[in-house]
Amino acid sequence: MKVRTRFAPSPTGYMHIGNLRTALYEYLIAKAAGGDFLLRIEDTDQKRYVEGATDIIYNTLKTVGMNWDEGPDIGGNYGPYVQSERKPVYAEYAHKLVELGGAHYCFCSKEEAEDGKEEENNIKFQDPCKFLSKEEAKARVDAGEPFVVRQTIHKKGKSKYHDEVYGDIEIDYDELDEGVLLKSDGFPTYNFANVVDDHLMGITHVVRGNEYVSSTPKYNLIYEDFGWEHPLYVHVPPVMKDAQHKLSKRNGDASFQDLVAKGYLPEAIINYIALLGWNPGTEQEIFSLEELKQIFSVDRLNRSPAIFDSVKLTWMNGCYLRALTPEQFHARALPFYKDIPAGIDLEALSRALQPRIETLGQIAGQTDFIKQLPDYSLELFTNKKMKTDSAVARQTLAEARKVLAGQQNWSNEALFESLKSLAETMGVKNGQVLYPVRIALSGKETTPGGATELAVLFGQEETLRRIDIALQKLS
RNA sequence: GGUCCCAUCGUCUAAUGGUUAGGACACCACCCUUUCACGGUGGUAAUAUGGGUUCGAAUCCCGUUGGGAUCACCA
Repeated sequence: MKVRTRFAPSPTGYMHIGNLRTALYEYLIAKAAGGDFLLRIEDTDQKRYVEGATDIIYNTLKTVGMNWDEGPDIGGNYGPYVQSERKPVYAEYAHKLVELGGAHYCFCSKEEAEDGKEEENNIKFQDPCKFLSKEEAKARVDAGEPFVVRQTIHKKGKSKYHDEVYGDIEIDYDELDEGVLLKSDGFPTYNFANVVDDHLMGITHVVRGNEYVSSTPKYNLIYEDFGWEHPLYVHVPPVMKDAQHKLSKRNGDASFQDLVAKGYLPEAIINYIALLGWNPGTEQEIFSLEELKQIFSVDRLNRSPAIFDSVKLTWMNGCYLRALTPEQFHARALPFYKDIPAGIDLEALSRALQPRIETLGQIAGQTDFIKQLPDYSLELFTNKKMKTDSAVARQTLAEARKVLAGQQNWSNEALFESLKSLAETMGVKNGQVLYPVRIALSGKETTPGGATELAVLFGQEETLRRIDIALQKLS
């Protein structure tokens, strides 16, 4: 049978990292088996619907290259793929389930249901409507009385199912509550829509967060009552912010689009989250989506939660940045160049930046000295390893200024040769000339490139101007 | 609280009864070097805890502790 998985987000806003990872696993499970990956929008809660949220979902999936085979925008043989458009389907199946004995009509108000349970004594809501005769219930429904369809847990003893990650799960039927399947507004709850849609759409592997492990027996009961076969379950542990808290947008944690805005590459993000809770069994860590499709398997999925480590993501992003060709890097960097004065060779700047940054967002901090020389302290001229201090700098900078003023060939190599021979004639170390020049040009301790690279970037005029400023400060 | 689940370096993880408990990030040191990086080499660092089973346990079993999930007309 062809493997079919689905990503079924509800359009409530941002694409969370945990969500994206679930989608990735769903995608990989399908693609590793040559199967289909579908997209279904679960918008049965009208109160939570956020305008534009579906576009974020589409865009994110497209950006990372997780293309779906069926979905709201491209259709398919099992549509519609938006739950709000499937309302009649759920109603039909809900009534059918009542007839089959797997559910019953309930006329209690929300408040009555709330009052009916006692949390301290762990007493669940006992629905009086459950004992109504079928005829009476039907009559009240037909009379137009508001109702919900509530699941009937009609079994006793232990329910068992197998999870691909957690193994065999056993839960007593008594623990299961008789949840609402069809709301009074006619929309289904997740508990029902999910089962109906997954069955109707031929989903073979249900992949979702492990918060569903204990409610899965309820869904299985629905499958059973309909006489359907239930899918394979792949419950995955959550992605955590720290040991106690899940990663969530509500806590201000970064979403996918936040990370992209900070200068993380989509392919690096995907690579990183693939490894949060899954490993290939080898020591390889860098994987393209294509490679993941080849080697992904559910049996290497982990059972315990994984803490999202942005430091490691940053490192991995740096790996991706360095693996780019200079042209590719430049193209990616371009949107992050803000406040760079005209006349600066951006391609040269990109070449200098590529090995030095781990996220494109670091560009701003690396290049801020270009537009304006910061007001730096003379202490910067002191560097033990380079054997320089303000006194050395005053001498070498004065001589360097003369050399640079007369310099014809303003290329990196020529400049380096000139300054190197200056150091020789002065009888000082290379660094004693070059280090002060670099400080004079940047006013910063760390810069994207050495003295001559910065000089090339600035050109002769600006280089001399900045050295003059330094000499003035030093005098 | 009931039920379910989880537990290896700070973090992500490998080791499915026999390893000096391996790798990666981070950190530290050294090398390279016109800064800072990149790169290279090396180092610090873990089986939560108590009992079993076994010739032998990170691995199997039980208890303890710690953590998470769930108990919505949200998904």
